Amino acid sequence: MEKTGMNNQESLLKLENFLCFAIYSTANAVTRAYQPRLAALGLTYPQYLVMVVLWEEENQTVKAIGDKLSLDSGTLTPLLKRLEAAGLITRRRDTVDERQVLIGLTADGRAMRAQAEAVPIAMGKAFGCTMDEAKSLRSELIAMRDNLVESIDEVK
Amino acid sequence: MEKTGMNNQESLLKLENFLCFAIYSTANAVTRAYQPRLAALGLTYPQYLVMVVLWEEENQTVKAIGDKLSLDSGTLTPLLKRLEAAGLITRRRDTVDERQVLIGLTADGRAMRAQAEAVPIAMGKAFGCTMDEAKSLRSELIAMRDNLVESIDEVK
DNA sequence: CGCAATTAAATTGTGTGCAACTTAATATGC
DNA sequence: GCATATTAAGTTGCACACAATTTAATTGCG
Repeated sequence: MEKTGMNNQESLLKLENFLCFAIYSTANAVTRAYQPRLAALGLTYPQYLVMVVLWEEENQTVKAIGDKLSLDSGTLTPLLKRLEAAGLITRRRDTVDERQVLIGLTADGRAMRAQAEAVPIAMGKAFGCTMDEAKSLRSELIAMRDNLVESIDEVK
Repeated sequence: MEKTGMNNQESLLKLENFLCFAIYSTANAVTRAYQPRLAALGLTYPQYLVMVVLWEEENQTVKAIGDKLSLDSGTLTPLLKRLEAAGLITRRRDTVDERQVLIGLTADGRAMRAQAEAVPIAMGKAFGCTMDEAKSLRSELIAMRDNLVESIDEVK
């Protein structure tokens, strides 16, 4: 006689076996952990990432920022408007290619960088792992992310 | 003469060195990758997680579901109302402790489990890693998540 | 017992993410 | 050269996340 097939021990449908859930819940925890450390700067975590991208290189297009962060204009446009309203960035149309909007830093935005240096240091302790562990985990995650992104194109 | 201190090569403020960003962007990719595979079920990724929790055990409180998924009532209440509107779950006050709301499955919600079995199989391929890699990555992430959660309490 | 503290959900408000679509500008092929 | 395709931002609508607050019920403690 066959078993029902339901509630069998080896089921793939168990939350504790889900790699996806480990990623999902860790990402939520990352955002929550950054929040009190970013409060002094008045930034949200995604806003902080945009600022990091701009501290590396000023005057990038929305598209370029989106490629680096894997975010589209639907997410970035309102976020950038908030950073502009906060007086941290500038937005101006590219005169050569008027489809593009160039994002620059204000003096305040540039000055914030010094304060922001403390954030990764504080967060490094919070993660509670060695530099080497962080490095290998990062590269494993990125490889997996690229696999996932590739698989999306295949399904569609 | 001292250098400006800006743009130095060893800066901790570089996106490509961020473990947090690897987690963040992988989590976003996870949600996007699940979406086409969950479309047949009419579920979002967080809704799917709630259904997984309920397939493991029916009649759990909102609190119990929230503990398992690290989500609060602010997220769960509207999500559960949508699952109820979709005819997949039931919501009723606990008669013993009227503060609590017990979440159960409807026949449709229970029946969906069989279809859902295909999802982890399809996603396993999308992740593109071995079972062992997935296991070790999962435990590393969960350890890190717990470290992060602990650190939040310390900061506050 | 009686009342302050705690707990569970729900509510409110803000800020993402992202699909789908629109608008405007540039690139491309014939 | 010019119609068509492509591209970049922006817009709209929906569904999370989560902080902060509210409401109602239960616990705990003197």
